[in-house]
Amino acid sequence: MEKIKLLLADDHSIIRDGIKAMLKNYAEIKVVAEVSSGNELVEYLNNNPTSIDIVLTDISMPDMNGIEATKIIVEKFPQIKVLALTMHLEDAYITNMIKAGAHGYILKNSNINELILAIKTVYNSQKYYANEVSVSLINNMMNKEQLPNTELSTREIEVLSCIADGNTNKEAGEKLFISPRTVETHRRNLMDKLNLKNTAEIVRYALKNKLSF
Amino acid sequence: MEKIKLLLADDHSIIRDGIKAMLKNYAEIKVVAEVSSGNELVEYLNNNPTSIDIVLTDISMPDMNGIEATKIIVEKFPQIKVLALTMHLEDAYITNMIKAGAHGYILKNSNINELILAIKTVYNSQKYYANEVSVSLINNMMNKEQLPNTELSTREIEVLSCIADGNTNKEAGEKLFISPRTVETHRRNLMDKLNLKNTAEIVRYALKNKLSF
DNA sequence: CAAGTACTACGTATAAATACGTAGTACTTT
DNA sequence: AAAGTACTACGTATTTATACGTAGTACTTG
Repeated sequence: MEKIKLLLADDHSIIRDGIKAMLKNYAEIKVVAEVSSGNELVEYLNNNPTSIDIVLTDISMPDMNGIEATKIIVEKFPQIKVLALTMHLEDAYITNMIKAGAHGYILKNSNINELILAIKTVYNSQKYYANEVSVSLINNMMNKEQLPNTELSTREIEVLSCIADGNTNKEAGEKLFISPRTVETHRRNLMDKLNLKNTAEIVRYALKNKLSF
Repeated sequence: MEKIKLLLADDHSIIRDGIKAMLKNYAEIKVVAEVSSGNELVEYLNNNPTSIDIVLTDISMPDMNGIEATKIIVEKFPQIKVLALTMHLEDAYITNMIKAGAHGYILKNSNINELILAIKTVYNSQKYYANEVSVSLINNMMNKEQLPNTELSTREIEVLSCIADGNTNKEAGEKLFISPRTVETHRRNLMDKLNLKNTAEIVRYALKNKLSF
């Protein structure tokens, strides 16, 4: 079996050493290079474009961060998989890294088993996200009615998000199993309560308050 | 150590038997009851409210599906954790199950290790989502209206953001010093280009692509 | 039991958005 | 010179949204 060729990108050598030590006993995976900044990372790949299967990279790095580097790698070396390894659990980091095209996202407190699993999963062209990462994103995504929307009734919130999802009154009525006239009534009431003057403002309110996505 | 008390809810006995067989060798987990419909599930818990730690439930079931049952369980028995075990990977199922309050979501092709991990994770009041589930949700989340807006002309972008700011065609025309009819034309053209079907979708597009705030 | 609230729904009317077609002017590109 | 594109604008028709009023039912609360 062919070995999986790994490149480590992290500005702390102790972390790179730790990962190498963890992977030492796994014959299927070989660390063939290491760099300590985004520029170094891209430069290495430019000079050795076919030597790497997977880039295991931090997000915070000098001169070019992991997100920017990932965009470049995904664009110029589409066969290389990028696996983010970071301590950042903030949604903005995760979201931007995934949007940049990363194939996986794991945390620095991962154990060796999860690291191996993540590497093998992305090597097989599948996505891998650590459970903490998924939970964090999904929590944020589902965060709907947790925010202070006490002024609106349950039904009004349902109508609000249905409208914000792009439904007409008629469609919203079908989805909520009520008459479109009732949807109109709820809509008018919630617009009065929230001081919104048209559909556009309804959608803005819903998105800003995470009542729709 | 206290055993984890499990209830199986699935309308196919062969699946319940399979799970029991898988769990037989794990002393920490004990299947204390099994039911084959949503109504049975809720009824069992009403009669034995403190006997169960975790409900492992399918989604498709006779007389009351797993989503409705989950809502009731979360409401009436908040100490019980609900772990969805299903073959459905469609976003609507996953989203609704999570919204209903499920603590975890795994698939019927999970192996015994993932089943055990999921059970232990939710038992510790944490969330667990199978990697396939997370990938599916996150893909969907990231792919929504993520198109490049290079196809729009400068004027169309101006009209787009003006509409998204909450202006009517007439108001937008006043702000851009053009006829409301011209606004209509731009609006229709950009809707065609971006495949948007109404004001709500225009606003969503603008906010997601940071063409309005 | 009276009052309040949420949810439901309709009547009537006007305003706005959406659909589809047409077309002139200015500017750039071939 | 011809073709293309962006911007402008209108005609006509239909659908949807917004405004305001009314009202029954179910449920909760004082």
